[in-house]
Amino acid sequence: MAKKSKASTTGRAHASIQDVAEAAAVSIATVSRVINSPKLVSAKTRDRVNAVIEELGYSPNPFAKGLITRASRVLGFALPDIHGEFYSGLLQGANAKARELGYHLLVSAESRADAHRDGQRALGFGFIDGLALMITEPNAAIWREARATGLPVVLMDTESGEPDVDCILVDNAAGTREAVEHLLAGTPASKLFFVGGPHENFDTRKRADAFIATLRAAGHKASTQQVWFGAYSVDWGRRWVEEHFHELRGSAVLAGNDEIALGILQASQDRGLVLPRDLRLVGFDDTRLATIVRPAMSSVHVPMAAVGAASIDALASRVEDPTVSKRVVRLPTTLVVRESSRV
Amino acid sequence: MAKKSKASTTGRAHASIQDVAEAAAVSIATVSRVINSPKLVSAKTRDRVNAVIEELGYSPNPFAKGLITRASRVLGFALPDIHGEFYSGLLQGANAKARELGYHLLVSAESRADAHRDGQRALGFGFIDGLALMITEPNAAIWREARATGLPVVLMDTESGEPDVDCILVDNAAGTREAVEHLLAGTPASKLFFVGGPHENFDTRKRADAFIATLRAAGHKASTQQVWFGAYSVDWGRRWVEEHFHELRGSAVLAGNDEIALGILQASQDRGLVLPRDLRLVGFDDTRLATIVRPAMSSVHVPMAAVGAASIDALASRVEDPTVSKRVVRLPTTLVVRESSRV
DNA sequence: GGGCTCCCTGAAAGCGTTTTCATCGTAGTC
DNA sequence: GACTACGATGAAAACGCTTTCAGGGAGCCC
Repeated sequence: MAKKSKASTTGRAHASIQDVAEAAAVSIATVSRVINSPKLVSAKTRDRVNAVIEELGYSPNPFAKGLITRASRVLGFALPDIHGEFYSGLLQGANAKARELGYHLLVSAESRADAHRDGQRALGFGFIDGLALMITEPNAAIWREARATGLPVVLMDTESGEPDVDCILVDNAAGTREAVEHLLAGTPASKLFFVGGPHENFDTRKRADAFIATLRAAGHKASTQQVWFGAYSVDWGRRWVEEHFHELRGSAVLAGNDEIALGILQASQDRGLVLPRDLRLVGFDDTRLATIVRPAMSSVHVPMAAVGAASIDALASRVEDPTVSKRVVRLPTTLVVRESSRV
Repeated sequence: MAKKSKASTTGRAHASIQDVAEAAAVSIATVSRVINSPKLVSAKTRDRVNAVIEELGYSPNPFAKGLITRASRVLGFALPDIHGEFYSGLLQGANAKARELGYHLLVSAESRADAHRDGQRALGFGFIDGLALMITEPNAAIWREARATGLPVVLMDTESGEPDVDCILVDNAAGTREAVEHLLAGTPASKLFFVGGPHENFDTRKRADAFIATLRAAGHKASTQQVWFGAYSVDWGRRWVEEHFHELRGSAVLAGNDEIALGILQASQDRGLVLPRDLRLVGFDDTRLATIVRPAMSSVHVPMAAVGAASIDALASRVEDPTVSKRVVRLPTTLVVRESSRV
C-alpha cells in the first residue's frame, strides 16, 4: 500500500486509478490493464477490479490519458457558418457518425476572419485528434494551421491535391446535367439561365461549368448572358429577378442553391408570374425550403448529412491510421422534380 | 542544461515547454510564467522567451495543462436534436458567445436514448468544464450524470429548483398573451384554438396555460375543445386541420410552434381556405419558416440565439466561479404580425 | 555597512495515466 | 528433476505542465 490518495480519505472528488488500485489490492498498472487490455489480466483479478471500478464510479481522467496517448477522441468540425438548413444537415450527419464511432465533435463556425485574435490557438488545436473542414476565406487560417501541425484533415466540398488530405465532394456535375436536361425538355436552350452563388465558390463553379457543358452537349453554345454569379442568398435571387424580369417569361432557371431559388420564386410571384407556367424553376441542395414553398420547388438533391457523415468516417480512419491512402468520396446528387418546373 | 528534449534534437514533433526553456536559457518555470502571469517576469526575460515561443511555434499541451488546472475551456452543449431552425439558432448563439469568451463547444445531440451504451461516458465528461443542456427524455441520463459529478450545469428551457443550476427561459406567457389579444381583436374568443406540441413539453404547457389565462381575462372560459396537444411537427398540424376542418372557417389558431403552424397553413390552403380571410393563424418561435411561406406568417418571436448565448454566458460565469448565486434568465418574446393573421 | 524588503528566477513536487521492464510462480518439456 | 516458457503482476519512468518553496541579488533605510 504505497501512497494514500486524497479521494480515498475525503470521499469526495473523483476517484483516481490509485483509489481503485488500493481498494482492489492491486497495482495501478493492473487497473490500467483491466481497462485497456483486459486479456492481460486474470479473470479473477479482472472481476474484482471491475467491481471496484463500478462501485467507485471510476472513470479515467481524460487529461492524464491524453497526455500519454496523445489522443482525445474529439474531432474538430469547422464550418463557415452554423445556421441554416445546409450546415445544419451537415452537422447532423457528422454528429450521428461521430457518436457511432465513439468520437465527440468540437464544433466551430468562424464567421469573421478574426480567428487569430490573441495567441490563442484557433480551434481546439492540440486537443482534437483530427479536423473536418469546409474551407472559406474566414477559416483559411485554420486550414493552414492544421497543415502546419500535421493534424489529420479532411476537406468537405473542396478538392485538394495534398496526398494526405481526404476530400468529400458531391457530384455537382451529374445533378446539374440532370436538371438542365429536365429543363431542356420544355424550354428552348436559349431561354435557360443559371443563377449561381459567389463566383469563387467551388460548388457554384462546378455547377456553372456543368450547366454550360450540358447546353453545349445539346448543341447550344451558352452565352455569357445565361450564367450569373452573385451570392448564396435570397436577396441575390430577388435582385436577379428585378434585373432580368423583361426576359423571364417563358424561360427556365437553375439556381445555385435553394436560397437563391427562393428569392427568384418570391420575387417573380410578387411580380405576377405563375410557376411553372410562366417560369420554370429548379433549386439546388434540396433543403426543406423546397418542400415548404408553393408551388413546391424542384431541386437537385444534395446529401448533406451524408457528406457530414462521410467526412467523419474518413477522418476517423485517418486518425486511427495516418498512413491510409488518400480517400476521395464523391456523393451522388439527383434531381427531385416538384411543381415549380413541371412542363 | 538539465535534460535534453526529444523535439530539440529531432526537429519534428511539437515543441514542449522544455524546448522553449532551453532555447531561451531559462527554466521551464519561467516559461510557464511568461505565458500565465507575465508580470511575474522581468521585461527582458519575457521578451526573450516570447521570441523563442514565436520562433518555435510553441503552444502549451492542453492535456498537461488540463491535468494540472482541471480545466479545458471546452463547454458541453447538449441538445435533443441538432437539425432545424430552432436548434440551429440556439447553437449559433451559443457558438458565437463561446468564441467571444474564449471557450470551445463540444456539441452533442442525443436523439435516441442509448447514450449509455458501453461504459463510455455519455458526453465528454471529464473533459468539459461545464454543460449547457436542454433536457428531454433521451438525454435525461446526461443530466443525472452531470449532477452526480458536480459539473457546472445550466438548463435551457426548463425550470429547476436546484440551487446551483442556472436556467435560461423564454417568457412564453407574455408572447402568448400578446398573440391571443391580437387574435381576440377580430375573432370571437370561442373561435380561438391553441394547437400545441407534446403535452409533456415545458414550453407547450406554459403556452397553453397562458392561452387559457388570457381568454379568461377576456371574460371567456376556454373549453377543452379549444386547446390541443400533439407533436412539434408539420404533420400534426395537418392532421389537426383534417380533424377540425368543419369548425375552421372564421376561426383563429395559435400554434405551439412554426412547424405546426406550417402544417395548419398548408393543409387549410390545400382545402381551399384563404388566409387570413377564412382563418387567422399565428405561429410560435418566429423561425425562417414564418417569412418563407405565403401569406407570410405571424409568429411569436423567440430569441433562440439569445437563449444559446445566455446559456453559455451563465455557464462561463459558473465555471469561473462555482459559487455564484443561481441565475434565472427569462428572455422576452414578442408577437410579430405578418399577413396570416391580419384582420 | 548591515539588515530588510522586494523582485526575479530555479528546483522539484505532483497531476493521473500508460507502458516497458523485471520478477515471480507455475506448468510444460526433455 | 532441472530448464524453459509463459502468464500474471508490480515498480517505475515518462508525458508536459503549474505552482510552491527557497534562494540570490539589488535597492533601501537606519
